[in-house]
Amino acid sequence: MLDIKLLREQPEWVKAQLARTGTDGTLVDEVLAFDEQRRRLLQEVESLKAERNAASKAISKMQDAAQRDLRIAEMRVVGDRIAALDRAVAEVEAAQRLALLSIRNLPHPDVPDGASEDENVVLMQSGELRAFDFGPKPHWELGEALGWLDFERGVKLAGSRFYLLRGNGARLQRALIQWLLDLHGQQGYSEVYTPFVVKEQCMWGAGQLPKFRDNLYRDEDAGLWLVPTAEVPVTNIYADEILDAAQLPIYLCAYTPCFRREQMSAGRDVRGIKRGHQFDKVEMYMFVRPEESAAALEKLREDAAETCRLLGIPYRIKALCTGDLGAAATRTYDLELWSPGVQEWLEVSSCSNVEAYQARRANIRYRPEPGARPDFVHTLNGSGLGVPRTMIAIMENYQQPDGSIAVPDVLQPYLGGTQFLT
RNA sequence: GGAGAGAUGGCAGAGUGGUCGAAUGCGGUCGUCUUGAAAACGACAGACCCGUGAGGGUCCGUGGGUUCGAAUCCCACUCUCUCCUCCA
Repeated sequence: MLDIKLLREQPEWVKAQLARTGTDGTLVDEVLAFDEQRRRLLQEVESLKAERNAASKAISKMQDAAQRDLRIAEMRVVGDRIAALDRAVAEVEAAQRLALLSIRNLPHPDVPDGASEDENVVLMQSGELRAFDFGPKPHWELGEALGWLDFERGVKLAGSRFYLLRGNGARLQRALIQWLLDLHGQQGYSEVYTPFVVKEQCMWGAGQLPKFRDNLYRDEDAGLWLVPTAEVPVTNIYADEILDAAQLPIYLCAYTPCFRREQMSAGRDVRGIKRGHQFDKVEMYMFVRPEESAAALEKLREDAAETCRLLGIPYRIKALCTGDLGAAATRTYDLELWSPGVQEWLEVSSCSNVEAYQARRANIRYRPEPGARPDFVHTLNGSGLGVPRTMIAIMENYQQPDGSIAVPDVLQPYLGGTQFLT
């Protein structure tokens, strides 16, 4: 959510920033129209309330019964008027808030302008692409041959885009998750285990609603929503709280499964495990003082890059352009692992500084100094890493001519020292 | 799932229609005293909204109702605790 004061004071500038992302400024005008209406109503109703408060006080002290009854009759009319105005204010406020919640975040000035993902900027690439003396296979062929991936049974259980991981495939994934969590612990992130379902309020707080309603699973009876990313529960941990400045920064990491309906990507990435309705992810998350968030994003990116480096897989880092930036982000780096089987760079991490966008929605504040007014924190999130795509990259980069998979050095201790998995 | 109790400021806790944004204690900040600290004493101190300002308004779990006026009365809901029941 943007600061309403920013919209009031610099509406044209805000619209210009939105235009950089290909968003028109209609909602800005809508918010401001509601804002004007709301303030007009507020001034009227509040002066009536002031009158009522004064009159109530006076009535309690009146001795003359006739005079008192007269005044009470007068105030009955005022009370009705107040009730009607209060309802009108609530309606306008709700409409204004919905419009404000629907406006995306503004891009950071340094974000490269561009219309689509084609104009993202590759900042660096690291690691040698492996030279194969045989034709590298895609992971679905490797996985089915090894008995690790069972697509048919997954579909039988839950429908398309679901699969089973079996045997050493399941063990490799478990090892990967545990290694990622341990590594992030060393990098300074404290591990947190969260609910995998959340209240609707949390979806608004993290910015999933109203925009991504169609992409979310929910249990209507229970009023609970399945998390599409750990970012959702973690963001809301400190919702409606005022943190001590001394507590900041807070670095957290969390493993969760992620559930996404993928209604918008029908027909895309249907082979293999690149895009499922359920996938695992380890997430890094930061709550920081506003002045620290720019540097925090660099740390986040470096920490994600370290995981790629330690896995020994070629990776590259992209700066997303304005046209590809997520709705909540001011600035995002994507990390991609090279996968020789499918011959593509796989997005395994997205590191974003959302500044106060989520903090304002979820009402997460901190007190800069003792006794000072609270202010919103900045939050950042980054995958570390998306698990299935990392699995793809491991399988395809470490595949052997006989179809077995070499285990990256860092994962061997998590698999009893095993060097090759079959 | 059943029965009962409860939800008030950072914490504990009083308050059953107007004098309550709210006693008191602890904690907090500042000051006095002190070489320094502690103790003692004194003062200050919530969040949000409207207003250039003076000032005004809202907030006692949430939502609704009664009333000229609600922390206080009524209704619904949510959550917490205790006991019973059941189950990883």
